[in-house]
Parts: sequence; C-alpha cells; structure tokens
Amino acid sequence: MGRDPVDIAVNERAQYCLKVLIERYIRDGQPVGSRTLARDSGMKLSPATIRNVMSDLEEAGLIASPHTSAGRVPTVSGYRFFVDFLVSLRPLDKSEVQQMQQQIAVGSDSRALVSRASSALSDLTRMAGLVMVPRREQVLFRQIEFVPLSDSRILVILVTSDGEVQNRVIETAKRFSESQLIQAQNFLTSNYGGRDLESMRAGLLKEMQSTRKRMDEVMAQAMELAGLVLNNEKSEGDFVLSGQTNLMGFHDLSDMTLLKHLFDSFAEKREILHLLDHCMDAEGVQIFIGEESHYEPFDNLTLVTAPYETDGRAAGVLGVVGPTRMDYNKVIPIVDVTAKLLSMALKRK
Amino acid sequence: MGRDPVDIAVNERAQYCLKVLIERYIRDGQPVGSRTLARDSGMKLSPATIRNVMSDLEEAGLIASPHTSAGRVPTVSGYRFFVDFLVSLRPLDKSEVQQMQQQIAVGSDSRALVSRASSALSDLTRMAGLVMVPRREQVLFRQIEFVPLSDSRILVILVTSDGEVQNRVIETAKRFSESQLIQAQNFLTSNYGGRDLESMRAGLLKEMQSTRKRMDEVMAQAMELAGLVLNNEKSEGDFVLSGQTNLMGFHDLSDMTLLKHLFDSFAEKREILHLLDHCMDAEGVQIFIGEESHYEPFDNLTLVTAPYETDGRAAGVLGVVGPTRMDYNKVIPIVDVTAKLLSMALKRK
DNA sequence: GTTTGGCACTCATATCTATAGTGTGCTAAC
DNA sequence: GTTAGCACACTATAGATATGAGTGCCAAAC
Repeated sequence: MGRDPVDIAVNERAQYCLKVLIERYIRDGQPVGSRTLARDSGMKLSPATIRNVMSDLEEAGLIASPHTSAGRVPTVSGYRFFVDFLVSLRPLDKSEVQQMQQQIAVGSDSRALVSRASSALSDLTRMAGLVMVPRREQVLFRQIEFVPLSDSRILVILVTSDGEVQNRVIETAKRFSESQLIQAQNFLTSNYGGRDLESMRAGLLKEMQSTRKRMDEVMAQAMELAGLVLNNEKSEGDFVLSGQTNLMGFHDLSDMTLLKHLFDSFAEKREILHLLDHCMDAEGVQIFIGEESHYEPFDNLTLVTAPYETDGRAAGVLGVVGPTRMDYNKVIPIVDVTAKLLSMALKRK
Repeated sequence: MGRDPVDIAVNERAQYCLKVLIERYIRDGQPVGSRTLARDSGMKLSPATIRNVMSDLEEAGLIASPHTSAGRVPTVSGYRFFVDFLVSLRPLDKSEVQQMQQQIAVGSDSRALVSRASSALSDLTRMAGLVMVPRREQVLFRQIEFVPLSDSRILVILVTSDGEVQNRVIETAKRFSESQLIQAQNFLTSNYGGRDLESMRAGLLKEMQSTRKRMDEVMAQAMELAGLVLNNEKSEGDFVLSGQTNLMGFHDLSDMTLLKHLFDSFAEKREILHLLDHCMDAEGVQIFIGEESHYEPFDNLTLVTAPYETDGRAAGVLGVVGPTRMDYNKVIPIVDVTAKLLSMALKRK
C-alpha cells in the first residue's frame, strides 16, 4: 500500500495531477499515460516531468499501472484521496432539483415515497439506487384491526403513523367472537396509540409477563397477535432497490459471475442492511470505495450513502451503488440532495 | 424452414436419432456429430449411416449445423417436435413432491403462497420461476376500512376473501367525520361483501352513474374511494418472479445485453403478463420455445407454463423461464406438479 | 435398397511469429 | 527542478500455419 497518501512526497502539484488523472480516467476508462496527462493538466510541463510526478504518486500508492507499459489507473487509496480532498462537486441545477422534488413529493405512504426516491436515484445516476425503509423506532403505532377470515384464521392489520399498513394472517387455536376482537383492538389502540413500534413491542412483552395470570384471555391473545405482527420479518429493516439492471451496462462490471453474486446479495438483503445500518450515524454523504466496505460482492464497486431523517431524527439511509469508476463529482451531490428531499417529504406528517 | 417436420422422410429411426441427439445436446451443449450420435444411439449403425439420417433431419428443418464442420444442434422446430412427441418425462419422486407440498402448503394468504410456489419453481429447476397472482375475478370482496390519517388524507384498506390486503392513501378535498367514514364502510361492506372485485367495480360504476344526483355525498365519496383502490395498478394482474439470477449462470445466456433486456422486461411486467394471460385457457403444460413466444426478449429462451385453479376455475398461470437448451424431461413435470400443488393449496378457503 | 468405408473438403480453433504502438525508466544535459 | 533522448517492456493485432472435428459424396459391400 505504500506510505500514507498525505505524505510529504505528494505536494500540491502532484495532487493536482492526481485529480486530473482520475477525472480523465473516470471519463473514458483507459489507463492514462504521461503524454495525455501532460496535455490535459494544462500546466506547461513535459511528459517526462509528469512521469516523475506519476512515479511519486505510484510510490504513495495512489495510482498503479496494470502492466509495464500502460498508463496509470487510480488505486482505492487514490480514489479515497480524490473524494476526500480533490472532488469539485457539480451541484444539480435548480430545474433538476425541482423536477426531482416533484417526482418524490407526490405524497402518500412512506413506502411509496421511499420507492420513488430509489427510482429517482437510479434514474439520475444511471446506476443502482438503494433506499432503506424508515426504521421502526421512528414509526408510531396508530391503529390495529382484527378481521376474522374463518373460525381459526384472523387477519391482523397494523396501521402506522406514516400511512404504512402491515398485515398478516394468523391461525388461532380457539375461536373469537366479533365483539371480543373489537374489544381487543380497542384496548390495544387506546393503550398504545402514538407510541413507536419498538416501545410498543417492549411494553407488550412486559405486560404479558407481569399480568399473565390475571389477564383476560382475550387481551392476552390480542397482545400475542399484535406481537406476532411486530415480529415481522421486516423488523430487521428493509430496503428498496431500483435500477439493478443499470449495472449490467458497465464495461467495468462485465464479469457475469461477480455480477451474479452482487445481485444475489441484493436479494439476500441481510448483509447489505447491515452495511447500511453503519451509515446511519454519519453526518452527511459517506463513501465506500471497493474493498473499503469489507463486503466481498462490493469489491470494485463503490457505495455512496447519505442518511435521511424524519422530524430531525435519523430515520434511514439511502444511496447508490456503481462501479468504482463513477462520476463522483456528479453522484455525490445527487445522493446528498435526494436525502434532503426525502427528509423534507417525510416531514409534514 | 424446410418441409413439415412430420414428413415421410422422418421415419421412426430418424425420430429416435433426433431424440438422442437433442438429449445429448441438452446434456453438454456441444453440437453433436455423427460419430458420437452413432455411439450414443445404441443402434448398431456406422457414423456414415447416421450422417444420412442427420442429413434427412436437417432437410426437415429439425436440426442445423452452426457451420460446415461442426456437429448438429436442434432448431426451434426440432425442440418443438421433441417436446410434442419424443420427451420421456421424468416424474418427480414422492419425497420431492412431499417436500414441495410441505414447502408450499404452509398456509396463510395467497400472496405468500404464490411467492413460495415461485421460489419452489426456481429452486427445483435452477432457472427463473414465475407465478401470476390469482386473477381478480376469482377474488371476493370481504370488507373495506377507512382510516383517517389527517384532515385530508384517508387510508383505504380493502380486504379480500383470500386474506389479501390492498391499501392506498387517498387525498380528499373535504374532511369526513369518523362516523361518516364508518357509515360509508358499512354501506360498502354490506352491499358488496361476497361479490368478486370485477363485479363490485362494475356495480359501483353503474350505481354512481344512475344515482349521482340524489345520493348521499359521503356514499358517493366512499364509492369513489373504493373505486380508486380497485383501479389499482394491480388490476391488470401481477406476477412474482424468483431466481432471476439463476439465468446468469448459463453459458448459453452469456450475452449481457440480451440478459439486461430480459431483466428489464421482467421488471416492466406488462408484456410478460400479456404472454401469461394467453396461457390461462390452455389445459395443461404449455411450452414456448425461442421465438415462438413472439416476444423478443425471450428469443433463445424457453417458457414452460401451466395454469392453476382455485375451486375448479382457472385462477392464474405459473411457469419457468430458462435457456432453450433446458432439461425438458425434468422441467415439464416440475411445472405440472407445482401447478397442481398450488391449486390444492389454494382450494381450502 | 440399405449400409458402410474411404477420401477430399470445409471450417473453427489454437499456436506461433512479426509488427506497430504505447508508455515507461533511466541517464545525461539544461 | 526540468527536459530530451533512448532503450526496453508490454499489449494488441494481423497473418501464417497447423490441427482436428465433422461433413458430403461416392463406390463397393451386404
């Protein structure tokens, strides 16, 4: 890996060369040689001089050559240095923002919002868009309904503050009368309405333990039912993915086997959720270049994320996935703005 | 295309050769030559004789050679002849069926059932599984609920006989009181409960036209709301796809661009639904080989479908998608059995 | 008339070779 | 510190050549 990139060896001129080199490489995917770099840089230096500079950069581990006589390409450290210190972000123009705002803000439930945000991300970046659904701690319990389907089957509908509906069919041992069910749902709604799902779940558990004996059988069952719904698979979180197929267009990602692994891991979700969870705490845009994510299917891919919030509290994370050689200047602002727009769209509830 | 495949030229021996050739080609994907075919066929014939037979088969348009000096590969007509007359279906063993039955039958709502059937298909065939969700005509309206979210936003929940829940947030111009909403949902539930969604939709439309003037404002709105939900995107039908990435493993399907188109068309859904619709009427397993589907992304792919039913009436279609060179002997029974199992699982409701 | 062996021919694939082009590293001069 | 020049390394490309699989056809055998 060489020495620390921010080494004395890498002076301002070298940094500028790195910037030009990376931008050039991002543009057309070819290793760039000293000749082209000398021309591109605009500085009045001969290729030979540039070669010395490039040699320094290679020494510092920021660039590398695929083989003896090709130009140089950025290494992961090179990209890292670039996104940390050298990017010149290209802000979206107002019309783009407006269009996007419109696209996202066509209100309704948060699920639809999230889904549209994801589409917006993939459309704008032409890569894969990724939006985590709001974490449960942020979602308040509003109402529960029990709908009898047959003697032993009950449909439980859980409505949350964001207009989201979760439902599940449950098999019960004994039969409940209509009035019993109504009684149960009134109890739950009045006792837990307005609390967030996590605390509701905890409260239910506690209550069930402490009052197991003397509690009305129906109530106990109702709580159990509600508990079942809350134990939903989604409890670990979930995300919406768009534009997965966009990744199939990139020449950089032409290895079918690797791409298959990637897609499988998108479908698997678990590991990726784990990865996204990590980004919740961060302040703004966060970037994982290649192996930095420590998640094998993302090798030679880059993940750009940003957290979004509802009413000032962190609610989730969104981002895009694309080849390491992506247009960071453009992508970073897009992710940033999308997160902000989504936060705004989720606010007025 | 040559003459009609069932030509005089293609006698019994030739058919047998075709069968052996196709099974061999399916096994290892290489064009098969006269030499190997002579050995494989088991008949005591020299390669030279086989060459004559193959020449006849080529004449009939059932096989072709990629170039002058390769073996022969089946054409679409060849596969067609094979699946129509030559397949020796390899029935699943009891344990497989049982395992599958178990996997599918873990009751609950039809959506989950459909989803598990799709997974089963893709797992067993190692290709992509496809299950259309039951058509609306087969689904009965059970209950509707209006949940006020804010002054102008109402959550509409529609419960159907199969335990399926559709929901949608609706913006209304004016505010409704809680009791008005309850009144509306009672009206709808008692008037339309037990009818299928299509007839409910039609009935609502008619009612709204004939009684527009003298109808209670709330009822009108309620009907409009219900109508909105019924006009759901899903009204055209929907399907669940599994194991899409399985298709990325096949050497036959290594063209990334084509695969991208295929995946995009899976996401698009419309055209594929159209295709599946066509298979509803058929009796048993139906097969579309390559261009037979007349749907471009399916060129050099094969779609094997079978309709399934609920309570004796056709309800939907399921199937698998894979390379034309698939193991028909195995796949056809799998699709057949899955359809039957799904029909059984949907029955007891 | 069906089957077979023999032989010439075709074409894809692999291997080698030559060549051109690109870009580097090093050294010596400015 | 910068530049020019030169030898060297490596890739990519094309052409030449060989190899091998498989066909088509014909004449002889069954």
